[in-house]
Amino acid sequence: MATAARPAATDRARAEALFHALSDETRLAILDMLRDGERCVCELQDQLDAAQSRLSFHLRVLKQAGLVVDRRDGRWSHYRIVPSALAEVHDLVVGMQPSRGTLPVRRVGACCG
Amino acid sequence: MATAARPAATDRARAEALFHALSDETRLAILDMLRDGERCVCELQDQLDAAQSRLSFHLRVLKQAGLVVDRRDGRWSHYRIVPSALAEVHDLVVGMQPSRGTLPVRRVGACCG
DNA sequence: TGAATTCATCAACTTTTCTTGATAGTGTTT
DNA sequence: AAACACTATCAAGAAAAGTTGATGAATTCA
Repeated sequence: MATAARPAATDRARAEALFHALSDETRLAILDMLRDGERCVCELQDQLDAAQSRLSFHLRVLKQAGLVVDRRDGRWSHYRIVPSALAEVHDLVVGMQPSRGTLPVRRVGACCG
Repeated sequence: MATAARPAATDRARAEALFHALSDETRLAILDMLRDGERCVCELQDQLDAAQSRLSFHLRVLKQAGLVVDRRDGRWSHYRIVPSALAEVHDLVVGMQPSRGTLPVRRVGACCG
């Protein structure tokens, strides 16, 4: 079996965006709340004790990364997780593991030593 | 089967640190290079065309997150991936998926609507 | 219609992260 | 010992991200 392909530059940018969206306390807390179904912004606001514009900012980051989508219903916005985006992250991480059979320490013929 | 437990605050800080370490183009490129075994800094430097101190900075971020370890050999430092740290990220992502059986859209008795 | 509610967006500011160039430490070679 | 090679660290500046308070758009309700 061949070694997994190297990520293209565009994939890496995608990975960067996804990981960045996940690299914030507030956003992780939001995603955690969304785990058991969608929530409207006001609920998130109450439970996370976050200022409205701050929450809106973080929701936008998550949305732009594709990790959540919103649904407008009257004056409420409901956000929910996009499971396939998390699956994408999952696959990225799996693909980052050292190739099977790779020796941890240096092969011969290295640049140095 | 019970719903997965909520992440403790400390876990979330850990998640934040891991995701942050992964949220940078240069660091992703480094990890990619390390996929087939350890490399010394000079190799990374050549291949990534990055200034030495810049590389050192990013290696430190990765190291502090526990994603890589270094091994000093004479005047060379060799870095390699810590697979268990990636496994940790993997598990975090798995745990972020909506609970099985969760309806995507809002349950009754919500705050609004 | 007019007031109130929910939320997104904006500008100004603060904080964090990244980059760069310089310096210093450690080990090697002559 | 002196010169050199490899890398980490530091300080200063640049860039990016996050926070805050204000404003405005859309919707609902009286």
